[in-house]
Amino acid sequence: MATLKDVARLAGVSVKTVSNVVNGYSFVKPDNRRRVEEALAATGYRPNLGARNLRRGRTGFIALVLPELSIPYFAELAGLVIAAAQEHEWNVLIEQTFGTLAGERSALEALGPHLVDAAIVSPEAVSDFQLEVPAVLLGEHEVDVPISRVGIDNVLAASTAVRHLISLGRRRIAAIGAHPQRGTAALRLEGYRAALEVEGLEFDPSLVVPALNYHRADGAAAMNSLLDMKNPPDAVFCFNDLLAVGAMRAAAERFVRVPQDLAVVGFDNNEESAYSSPSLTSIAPDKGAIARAAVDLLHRRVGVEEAGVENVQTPFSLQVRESTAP
Amino acid sequence: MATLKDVARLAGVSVKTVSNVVNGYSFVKPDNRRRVEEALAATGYRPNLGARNLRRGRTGFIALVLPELSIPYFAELAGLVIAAAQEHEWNVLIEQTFGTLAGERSALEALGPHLVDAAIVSPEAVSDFQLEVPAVLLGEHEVDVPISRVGIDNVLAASTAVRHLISLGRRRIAAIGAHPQRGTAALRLEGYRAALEVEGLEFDPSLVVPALNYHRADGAAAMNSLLDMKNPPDAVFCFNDLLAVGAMRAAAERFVRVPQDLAVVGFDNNEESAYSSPSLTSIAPDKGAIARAAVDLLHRRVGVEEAGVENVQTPFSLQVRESTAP
DNA sequence: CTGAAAGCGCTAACAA
DNA sequence: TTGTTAGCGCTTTCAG
Repeated sequence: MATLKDVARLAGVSVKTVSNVVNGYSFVKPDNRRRVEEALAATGYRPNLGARNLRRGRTGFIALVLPELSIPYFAELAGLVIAAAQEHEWNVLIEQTFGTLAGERSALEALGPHLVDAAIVSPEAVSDFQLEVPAVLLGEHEVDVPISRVGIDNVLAASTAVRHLISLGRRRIAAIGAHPQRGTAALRLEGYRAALEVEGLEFDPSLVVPALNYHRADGAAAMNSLLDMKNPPDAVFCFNDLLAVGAMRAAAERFVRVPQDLAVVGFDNNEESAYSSPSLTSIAPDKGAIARAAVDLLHRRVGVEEAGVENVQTPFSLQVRESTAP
Repeated sequence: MATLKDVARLAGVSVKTVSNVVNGYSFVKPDNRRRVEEALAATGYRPNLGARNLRRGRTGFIALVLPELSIPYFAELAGLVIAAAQEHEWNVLIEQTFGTLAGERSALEALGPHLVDAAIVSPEAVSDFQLEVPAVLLGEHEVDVPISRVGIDNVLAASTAVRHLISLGRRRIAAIGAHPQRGTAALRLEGYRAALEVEGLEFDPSLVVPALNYHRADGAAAMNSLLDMKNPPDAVFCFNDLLAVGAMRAAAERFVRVPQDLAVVGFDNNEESAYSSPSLTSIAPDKGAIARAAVDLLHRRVGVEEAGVENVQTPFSLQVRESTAP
């Protein structure tokens, strides 16, 4: 591996000149520039990022802390974050927490200014933590730290979903995904209640089903408990698409027809939701906008003293599909 | 951020002693050790990985080069690679190529010994490339370079899938996913033909449908073309689950019943495949084994002169579900 | 067992 | 404009 010094020797100039050429700095005598460029090509020189960053006091990495890549929402988001980070010459380091307190703590603790320049965190359990680098939170999980956030208006999104169900003439609308610790769940539940209220429907606590996790199996279990009721719902709002897919699966196994007997709305608009049978109506956050907003915010913050808290709200839409066909 | 020197000053010893303690080296006088540990705790010292790696000549990262995180197979695999890498104190850097030649070239070119210690690559287009770090290929894409691989026996897996369909009494079995450039596709097609041959069925080229990409939309398009035939198939083997999901969706839209009218087998066993309606029978590679084998192989290779090519074959199974119910 | 000091490859004062 | 040089924080001979 050729170093700057090797190139300098070959070109017959000093390292500084080579460094200037490599970094596109100032004015270099054309003749020297040519010779340096030749030497660069001849040696196949490539800068040692570690050394450069050590010197510059930056690392060239940002961390993306998320529950699990096997959750489609996070996988899609991660792909977009990687793409957005590339614009700022950042590489992305993904840490999985599996949504547990221990997992989040250890992932967060591993992060320091010598490992990453900044971090994007999507917490589900931790409530207090410190990060020595600029960070931005995704989602609405409550934490005791003042910190910037990027996300959609969860209350509005949830109420949009539920009002859509009501507009279809549904009257017994269940909610799957309540969770005592998750801020996001609280907001979606709030939106659910707000929609019922606006439309003059009564809130029935027995129609709100908690979910410890937001995986497909949890959605199926919740749906089964709803279908066991003497008076089951005619619609269900699931707090994410995975729960919705599980719910639809459970319904199918019990010969409950979607959407005729039961309308279903999800949240996240996973790519798979357009291809399920029936396809799934879902709240579609603009994931690209989230990824870009988060990365850009960090890029603005890095190297700046003044912390300051910013809240960026990104757009969403309701994707209407077969699971709520009239 | 406290440095080794700060800790040494506080403890009243030299950096060497602190370094020894931090790295668990040799014997340190108990008294010194205690004082160093106190100083370590008091300053909250955390080693600067960049500096350490610069000195050690390693980076602490491995690259995972894959088409796209939004493809469930790669997302699941990435999660497992990250977990496996953690065992060796490696952080994982994910590069997306989108399966294009340009994307693969630029991702591969960005990789150097100062960025990563090794690389796991899942190529789809590139045929010749050089990497200055130990690397292992996932999948069966043909390249002109001698390089280690980890994966399942694609021919056997494909023929297992097709023989399963034949054992159900199906006789007109289509294949979706042929691709002129992809080695993996060639092997799966070979397995398909082998199964037909073993079972004494005739090979009908009109039942083999190519797919430029392996996304859900491609599967739907391919299925539509098959269903347009005067004599459509009674079963289809899709080269991945995404194609299968698309194919099932297209079938449903045309009121073709799965599995009664059409049995479907996929490949990859994505998590979503257990929850589709009907659920999807699929070849299930042991993704955890693939991830572990790849990471372990690299760990053995790194720092070793002699390259040597290893081929690791990981196990797979056939997950039988509703899409091929008798 | 521990200290001093060199140096990994690079950037940025400071001189020239 | 370009060269010289001092470190970034760490590990590692080499003495002691």
